[in-house]
Amino acid sequence: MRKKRRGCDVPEATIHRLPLYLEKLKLLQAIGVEDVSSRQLAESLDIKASQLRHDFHYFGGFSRPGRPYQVEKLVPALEQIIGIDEPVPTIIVGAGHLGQALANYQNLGLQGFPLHGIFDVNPRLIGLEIRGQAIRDLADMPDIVKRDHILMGIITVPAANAQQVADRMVEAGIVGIFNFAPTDLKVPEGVVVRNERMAVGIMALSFKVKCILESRLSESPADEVGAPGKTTAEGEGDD
Amino acid sequence: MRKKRRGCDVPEATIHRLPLYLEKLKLLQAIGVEDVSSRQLAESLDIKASQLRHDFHYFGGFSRPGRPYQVEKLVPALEQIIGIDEPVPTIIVGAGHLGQALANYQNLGLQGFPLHGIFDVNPRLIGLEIRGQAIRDLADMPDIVKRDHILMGIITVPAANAQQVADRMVEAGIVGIFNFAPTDLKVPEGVVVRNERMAVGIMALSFKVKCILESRLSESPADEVGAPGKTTAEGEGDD
DNA sequence: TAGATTGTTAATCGATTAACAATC
DNA sequence: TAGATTGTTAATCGATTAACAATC
Repeated sequence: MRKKRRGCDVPEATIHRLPLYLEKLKLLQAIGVEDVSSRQLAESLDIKASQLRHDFHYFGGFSRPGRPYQVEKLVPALEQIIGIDEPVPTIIVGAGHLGQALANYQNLGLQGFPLHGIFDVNPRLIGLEIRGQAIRDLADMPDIVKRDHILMGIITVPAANAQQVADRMVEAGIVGIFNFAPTDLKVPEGVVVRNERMAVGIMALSFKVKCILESRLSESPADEVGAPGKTTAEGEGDD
Repeated sequence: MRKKRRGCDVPEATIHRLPLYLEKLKLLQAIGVEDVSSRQLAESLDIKASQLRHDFHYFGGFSRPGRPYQVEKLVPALEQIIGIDEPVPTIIVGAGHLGQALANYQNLGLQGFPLHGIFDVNPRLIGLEIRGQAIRDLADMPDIVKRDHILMGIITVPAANAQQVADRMVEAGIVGIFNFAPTDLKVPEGVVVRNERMAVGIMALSFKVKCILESRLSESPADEVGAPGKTTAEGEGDD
């Protein structure tokens, strides 16, 4: 099982780099840069130029051999590939602290995902306004999803309710679910779920912190507490 | 460059699975399961048993050949490996909507990362209480970090201020930074940053949604809008 | 032209999976 | 014992990197 490649035959790792390319290119665009070579762009993202060209090669035809990429052409090309050349209306289910935080995060809209509704079942929350949008009863969600042809939903309810919400979203016609609840969701084929597990992130970080502390101890056993070494080398980022 | 392996010589992919193993094991523990085989545990996580054993093999000695894993032993072993056998005190800098949402997310504390302070520079926020903790002036952060030997910091400030906050955290002695600001941080060697880029997540999702829609069109060109296919197969999860 | 660049294929590297001896 | 299990190494698979012809 799990043989057939999902989604357009592009590896997962490449998909995750597309938004980073787009972001950097938009930054260049904003400061008026017209041309950029694979080497320049790759360097600014701390990856190899050949990897960038290899990634682009899945889609092909961004430039011609010999000529660098034109920022003005690459930005819309990537937007189209990612699927945000047209705004992608999005809803949030779960108007607790996290849901409200996301609803307030205007960047989502600017990035191409305008909020078309935030829903909850809690009567105390329903009616409350966030950035000019009233929190609505979850019961109204399906109608709005169908009316506005909404494909994207964000789940920010407690883990115990997440599956039920996902079922209702799928039933209404949503195809992509961004799940912040710390639980796995079962969805039918033809629906994509992306889990945003905060606990995984902070634990992975914790593991690395532990490793750093251990290596510090072994390198300089008589280290002073409170004097953090004042090293000044290059950073150590993650995805 | 970038040759020497980071963090205890364990591949990134394995590190990210450790929290998932732990989570599932805690669930088993809660319902009173005593023994679990690699096959059972792997199946519930939708991975191969050999991968799980391979992962465990980096640390070694969780069981003996022929005997399944004992949940009661594996849980603390993994907690120790991840570095959360002792609570890891954590601070949040940035008490906006997201910062407040994280501060309210009690799971963080339950997972081993008790909140030892939430800070901001906005005088309107300073003093406001969240779960019994007052938002403090960012200026007080270094003292508290040093006093409580805090190693972990979460950044939820706007992108423009994130680097400055990171610098101050590092200066104070923080070693692991969980960065929610959509910008790259430069930190000295011996400090780990993990970027939580929401935009990347939702755009990767968008790409896949676009792929699904395209494949739907090519498979059934005369598809009705509003009739979402009613497929009922197995889900299609991501990490 | 010479130097720089892309698109594209081949080589390398690392991660996943399979296989199996040792053990219960 | 027979069947099931782990730890561990080898085989496979996929992703990254290098190389280079074609082009400007």
